[in-house]
Amino acid sequence: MREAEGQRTESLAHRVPDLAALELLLAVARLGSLGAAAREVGITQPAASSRIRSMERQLGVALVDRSPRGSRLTDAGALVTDWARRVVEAAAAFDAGARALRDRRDSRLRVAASMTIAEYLLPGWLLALHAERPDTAVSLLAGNSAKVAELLLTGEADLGFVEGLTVPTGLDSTVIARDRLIVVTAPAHPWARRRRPLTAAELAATPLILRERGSGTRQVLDAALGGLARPLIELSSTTAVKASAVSGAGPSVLSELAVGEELAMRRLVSIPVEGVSLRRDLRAVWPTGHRPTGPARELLSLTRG
Amino acid sequence: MREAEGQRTESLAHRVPDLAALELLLAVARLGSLGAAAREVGITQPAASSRIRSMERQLGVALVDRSPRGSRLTDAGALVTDWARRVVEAAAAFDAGARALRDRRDSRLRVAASMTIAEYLLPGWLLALHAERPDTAVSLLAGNSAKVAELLLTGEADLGFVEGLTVPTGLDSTVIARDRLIVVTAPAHPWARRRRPLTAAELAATPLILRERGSGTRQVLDAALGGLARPLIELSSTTAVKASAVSGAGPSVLSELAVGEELAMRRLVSIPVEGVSLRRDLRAVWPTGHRPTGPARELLSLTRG
DNA sequence: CCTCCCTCATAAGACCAGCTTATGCCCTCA
DNA sequence: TGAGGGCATAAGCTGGTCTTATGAGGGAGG
Repeated sequence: MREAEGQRTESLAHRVPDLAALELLLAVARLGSLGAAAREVGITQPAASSRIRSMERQLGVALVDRSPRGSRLTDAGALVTDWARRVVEAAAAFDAGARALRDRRDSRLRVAASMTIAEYLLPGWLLALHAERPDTAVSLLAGNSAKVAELLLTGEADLGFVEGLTVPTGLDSTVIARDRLIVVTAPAHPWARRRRPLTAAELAATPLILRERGSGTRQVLDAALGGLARPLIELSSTTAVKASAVSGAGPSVLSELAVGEELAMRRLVSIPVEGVSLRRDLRAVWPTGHRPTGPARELLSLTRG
Repeated sequence: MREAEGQRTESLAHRVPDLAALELLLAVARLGSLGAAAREVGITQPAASSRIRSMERQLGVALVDRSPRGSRLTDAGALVTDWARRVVEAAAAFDAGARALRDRRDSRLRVAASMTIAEYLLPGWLLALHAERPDTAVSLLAGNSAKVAELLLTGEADLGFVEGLTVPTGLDSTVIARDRLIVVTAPAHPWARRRRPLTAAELAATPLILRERGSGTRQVLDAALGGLARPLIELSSTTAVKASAVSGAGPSVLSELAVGEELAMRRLVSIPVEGVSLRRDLRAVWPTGHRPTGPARELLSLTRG
């Protein structure tokens, strides 16, 4: 446990301006004027002025140079704005996902996806789709491969995404991306200082932090090792596995999709392995013969570039 | 222009719960109880109950299953929580960065960094450092290579990070990472459908969206092409270049650090190039002879794993 | 079997942050 | 020199969110 919460003199929310303020800051950066930014986000100029000022007070940093002919970001302001942009983008992904969960029934496009794909890839696709076809309502149903297949075959979903080794019967598919499982440990783990790649035998012999049997990730790992992965702990969500690995409980094997952030922030390090293929295909699936059309086709094309 | 703002029936902030609510949700997920989560984030149980409930109303999705012996996330709730975690992590990075900008003077560790590094890598390092040494106050000064060198040589900074081709004189350095410049276009650009890599000659012959002359990125590109990159537009910030490329104005060459998000979300696609080396080293630097010690050494070790 | 403790929900009232409207000042440009 | 765009300040309202106080449901142990 013990995850994103690192430091907390007084929770994040008290130290980070709220989304509205961050969006306002982005608008100021883009438009070069408090008043214009205010108009864009739908508030009055004094409100914008006060909001930016209180943000500067909160952060203890001057963000914009005000002048009688407009406002420009200070150097620090430019940096803060770039960091703010990332928060806003994460929020936009959150929104796109949440929207799809809500729009349940009457949507033009009903998508069924495995958890990993729904979690890591779908929000981005939805944002891209929305950018091109703003009025396409999408609904999302998440489940394992079997559930995805069922939803497609009963006509409750139009397009599916799965990450297993096999394509459920009755479905056609196309590979949209490849995923790779990687061995990770906390930076303090001895493996992090190895000079030679891990061998398959070593990996198979070492107890690992794993998802429960039956998960897509576990299947691929078991297949690659010959059905032999030893669990140190079995947990029921990718998040729990990551948290456990980050806390140093032991090595784990996870999708590279799942640990991108942790690797970038060095909360985990990737351990090279030789002699095992830990790749797996991510596939879009649909009922045999019912080639995707309309919005489904549109979404599908976005997933491949 | 026209960037992260895609859809807006009513700005993001009205559709995405605020950070306090997202943190509360993460706490509920981790602890399995509204009351316990409330205690952790420092509010009362009824406040937590009401906050979660209004979040569910706002999103139109049931997030937790309440029972007399605790609360567990629903399936949708687990997904929402994972998306929320990303927002909170971005906010944590924002906070770590902003904190360093504020702590100006009396810090134990004063870091000077080039813009690209300060923007994309430093917040992560600061979070990692904070996790290991919670009471190390860090201050950040951002500028170009020359500025970083000056700050180090005048003793106003303890450790620097630069991304140029050369190391400023008077400084020792170590390579901490490699960065690669990549050619990107909007997905709709003809290059996105090429089957063969771009040649150096083609790249040199095509007008590109670029940073202004003198920027680190531009220097590397000019050097790789033999001083010949043709500008289609010249912009003064990486952000502006990205926005322009995303909007389809033309191809651009950018650090892979800068476009990770855009590639993942398929707002941009990477075009392979052959015959040019667009790699560059990211280096930590310090005054010749003054090998980093104490907190500086600590931070340095984090940047390499 | 009853009681205690844990869970969550509801109600009523206080508080504070942020908005709007109404001004005023500064600067630039025609 | 006046018009217009830029920003700041002040006063007042509103709404969301907190707290305290209380109730109701379920499991465990005496």
